[in-house]
This record gives sequence, structure tokens and C-alpha cells, in this order.
Amino acid sequence: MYRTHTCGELRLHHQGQQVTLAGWVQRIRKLGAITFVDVRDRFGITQLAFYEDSDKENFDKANELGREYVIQVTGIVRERDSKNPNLPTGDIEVVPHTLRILNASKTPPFTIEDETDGGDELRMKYRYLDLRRNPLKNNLMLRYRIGMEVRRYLDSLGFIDIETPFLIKSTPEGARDFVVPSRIHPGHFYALPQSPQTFKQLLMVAGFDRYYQIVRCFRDEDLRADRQPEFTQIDCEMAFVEQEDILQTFEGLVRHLLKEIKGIEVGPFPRMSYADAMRLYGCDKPDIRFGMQFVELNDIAKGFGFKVFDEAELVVAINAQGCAHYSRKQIDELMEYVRRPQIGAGGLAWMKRDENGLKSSFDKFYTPSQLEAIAEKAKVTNGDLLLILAGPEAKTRKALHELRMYMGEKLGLRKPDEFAPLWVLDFPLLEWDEETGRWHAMHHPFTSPKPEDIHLLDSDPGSVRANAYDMVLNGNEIGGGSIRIFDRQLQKKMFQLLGFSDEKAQEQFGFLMNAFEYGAPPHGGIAFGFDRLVALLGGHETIREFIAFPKNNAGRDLMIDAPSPIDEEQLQELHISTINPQV
RNA sequence: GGUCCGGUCGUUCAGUUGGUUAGGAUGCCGCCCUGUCACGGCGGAGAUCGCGGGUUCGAGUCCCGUCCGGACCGCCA
Repeated sequence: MYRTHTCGELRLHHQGQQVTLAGWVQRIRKLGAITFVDVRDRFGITQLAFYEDSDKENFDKANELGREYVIQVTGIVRERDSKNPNLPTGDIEVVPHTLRILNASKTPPFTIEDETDGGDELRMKYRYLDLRRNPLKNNLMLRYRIGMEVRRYLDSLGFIDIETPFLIKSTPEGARDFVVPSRIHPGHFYALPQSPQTFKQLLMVAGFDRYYQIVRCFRDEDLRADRQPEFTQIDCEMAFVEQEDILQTFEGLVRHLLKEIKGIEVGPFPRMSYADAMRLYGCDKPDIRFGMQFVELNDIAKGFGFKVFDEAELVVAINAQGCAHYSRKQIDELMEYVRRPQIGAGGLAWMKRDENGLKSSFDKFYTPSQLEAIAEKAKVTNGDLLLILAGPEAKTRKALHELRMYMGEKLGLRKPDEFAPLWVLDFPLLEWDEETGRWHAMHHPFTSPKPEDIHLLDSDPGSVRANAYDMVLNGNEIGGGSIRIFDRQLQKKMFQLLGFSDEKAQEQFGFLMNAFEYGAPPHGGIAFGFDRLVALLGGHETIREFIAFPKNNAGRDLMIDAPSPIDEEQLQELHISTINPQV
């Protein structure tokens, strides 16, 4: 071994012991006849003290060191003359009698400090240096701990981890597939799984009635701060369960994680229907750390001659409590926010109550009692500011949701150390896709409809609710799943609704429907976005900081420079020619 | 497919109405310093201002194009 202790380990009680440490040079402080060297490994930092008077040879050698040199020292642990209370090892230092340079280092392109001076691009290019920094190191350690706790919890409930293949078959539903050409079968392609969905259902048919996997998934769609082309799911499936069993089991998982990782105890998770989430928050993943629920004003605001409201399909408001003092300029700024093309509201109406009474941007169209009625419905008390949007229903709800989140952020109501999970239930089974002019599965094509809604499948497909559920944490969807269809006839019906011909359905999903003919148990499951969950528990919304080697926002790996062109030879072997060969 | 922001010494940021010796901080190098821990002091080196074109007597600054990075919309069952 190159060391007897780690750099974060030594304390006062080690005083007098001879130890050997190995690590990276964090910083060197030359004071003349003394040189201090901080040596770092992933466990911590220990100070080394070199003296010109007593050990000229090592002193001179220490003065030759540079940042990030890899060194090994052997010496005696000593109590410091002046202690550093900011460091766990701050009471001691090591006085080396041997110093070995294991490897020199170029000066790194950015400082290896908690607050680095490096920009994103550089840090991505030198990711292995960025990972030496505490924040990233701690993020990866958090990720590992959460993974371990997930396994511990699921294992204790009898779940078993089974691997599923990465080279599978491309399917038309859902996200764009990453595709892998087959060398052996010219013109044929594998696809990388968007999730192990069908495989875990087949494992249920196979009798492994509690399955899980912390598994990589691949989707060839555009990236975001919280989306990578390859990401990790906690993928789970259970047989012989109803929705309630799944909710209990996985609510338990998240409760376990919050307790073990954050030391937070949470009670039973609130449950909300999709319809209520949309009605009260304009969004299917509401952040319920703060109130500010939607108040619909159609019945009391329309019909009094204010055109903006009268002509709107929906007039809806949020009450920003305590914001009545907002200046004209501040309100204008909110107006600008909602009018940005990406939000798309036409304008913003407001009403406030302060020591001067009730005032609004639409006073002249209403009598005082009509205004009072609005204020009363929205519970506008002294000091409150009501923000009102009007327009087409779906668009207006979405815009008000954005405004609500914006206000929540502005008012400091989205506290990163507070965790408010909830279940959103009863999602629609199908949604209409304007572009293709057909129904799409909102969750996926294997999701079962609610039994009481099955009779609507033909007459009113859009109103059929699914046995589907999302787990939402602080405004982020962290997991979602459903009770599956396990009946071949119903599955066939679903494929019909989704516009698959019998032949196409057989070709794409025949393996699953055939399996259902051999005794498929009732089953259902859920998948959590592991990266997102880790990021949230780590107090961030950018998952990139919690992945060792992530891609940038254009799907590129700046460190290894991927994707990249391949040799003509390699293309030929794969029976591929490119339409626009790269320069 | 689209919108917005950015690209200036190794790094990070400033740079006025177009005329500067292109500046600060940090890092790097040298000298001084026996208790520092973001050590301190003094000195030094370090920039074809992303790239190409245009306007102009004159472009880091204005215009067009392009590349790269970041955020977002569409997209993500």
C-alpha cells in the first residue's frame, strides 16, 4: 500500500505516530524557512510542514512541488502550533522525513477549489479534474449512497435485480430511438432501450414477481438541464398488485430515502387527481411547497364589459400574498415575463388591497361590489396582490403555472431544504396528437384504463382515465408508472385505438401479446428518474452535476469528443452509406 | 426546427458615443518572508479580442455569415 492513513483521517490522538500519506498537492504556502503543503485525497486534506533548518533536503524538494502533483510522504503526526478550526484535520500536521513525487502535474487549466474559476466548457473538457473538486465529488458520493439505499429498501421487500438487454428492437411509439446497425444482418438495426418496459412485463409473466433494476435508458431527443440522452432509471415492477399496493410500496421507498439521506420524516403523501392538478396548479407536477392555488373567476368577472375578460375562455388568478406593495415597474416586469413568447400570455391584470383599499387594473369596468366579489373569492386580504390571466383555457393555465413558479421563486417559497412529495393520479389514458391526427398513449401503450371507464373507449377515448400515477417532488416528476394491461384482448384494443393495424401490432409487440396468452399475472410498476431524484436530494435541478461523465446541451461529450465520424471501412462493414458525409 | 444570452492574457470578468499602451482579479514565473491555512510583500511574463467577410481614415466595439458554449420553446409514450 502507498499509505497507512487517508488525508482526512488523522486527529490529535494520532500524535507521535509515524504515518504514510499519498495524495494530490492542493496548495503550497512558502513562509521563508517553513513550507506548508496541503495534500488532498477524496477523504480530506492534511497539512505537511517542511523546515529548512531541520531537513533542508525535503524542504528544497517541497519547494519544487506544483499544484496537483501526486506525492507520498512518511512522517510524524504532530500537534499544530496554530490550529485550523475549519479543517477536520486542523489540529495536527505531518512533519515528513521522506517525500516522494509519484507523478508531476501540469498546472491545471482551472483551480481545483470548491468555488472554481473554470467555465462550464473547460470543466467538461477536463471532467476528471472537475471531479476532484468537493462539490462534484460529494454529488457522486450522494448518488452512490442513494443507489445503495434504494437497493437496501427494495431488497428488504424481496425485489430482485435482473438485467435486461441494451440491444433491442426499435418501436414506433414514444421517444426517438438510438439505433445500432447490425453488421451480421445487413440493413437491420438494433435500438437502445428507452426503458426496459416490455422486458420487465415479460419478467412478470416469467414469475419474478418483484423486479427492479437501476438501469441506463436512452432517448434520442433534445436535451435540457434535467435531461440527458442517456439517463438512469430505478425501474420496478410487481405482480399480483393493485395500484394501492404500488403507491404504498414506492411511497415507502421515497420516505426511506428522505429519512436515510436527508434525515427528514414525511407523513403519508398527499394524492391529487390529474384533473385537480391542472385545475389548481395548471400543471401535472405541481410544486406544493407553497400555496398560491388557482382561483377561477369566469362566473364573477365575465359579462361586465371588460373585453379582455369577456372574450376569454378562462379568467384565472393567483394570489401573491403580501405583494400589494409591488410598484408599477415590478408589475410591468411580471407583465413582460408572461408576455414572453415562451409563456405566451396576452397580458396581465391585477388587483391589490392595501391601506388605501381595493385597487385593480380594471376598476373602471366594475362596480365596487363586483370588484369586492372578485377579491372575496380570491381571498385578497390587506397586503395581497392578485395576478390574473385571461385567454384560451389550456394556454392560460400553462402561463399562470409559469407565473406561479416564477413568483414562488421570487418570493423564496421554493426552499431547497424542504421536500413536499405527492402522488398525481388518474391521468388520461390517451391524448390527441394534432400533428399526426391520432390518439397517443399518454403514459405508454401497456397502461390499463380504469375499469369503470372502459365502456368509453369507443365513444369518448379522450375522457378515459388510466390506472397511472406520477410521483412529484417539489415541482419535478421523479417517477411514474401504471397498472398494466395483462389481457391480450384489451391490449389488442389499445393498439387499435393507437392506430396500429393488427399486422403492425403483431410485428412490433407480438412477443408481448403472445406472452399474455400463457398466463400473465396482474401487474404494474413504476420507474424513477434516478439522476433527477439524486439532483433534487442534493438540492439542485441540473442533473449534469450528478453524473460523472455527462453530455452537454447538444448531446456532445466534450471530453472524449463524441459523437464523431467513423472510417469509411467501418461504415462499409455495417452496410451503411451516409447521405451527407461529414467534412 | 425555433428564441434568447455569451465567446477579450492559462482562467474569470471589465472595456464608454468607433480613436485605450486593451484593464482588474486570479493563476503562472522570480525574489523576500519561521506558523501559514484564500498567508503576506515586491517584481515579471502572458492577448493574432472565436473564425470569415463587410462598413469606415480608423473596428474588441457597428453590420452580415459561420463555429463553439449556456438557457429555453417545440420534442421527451
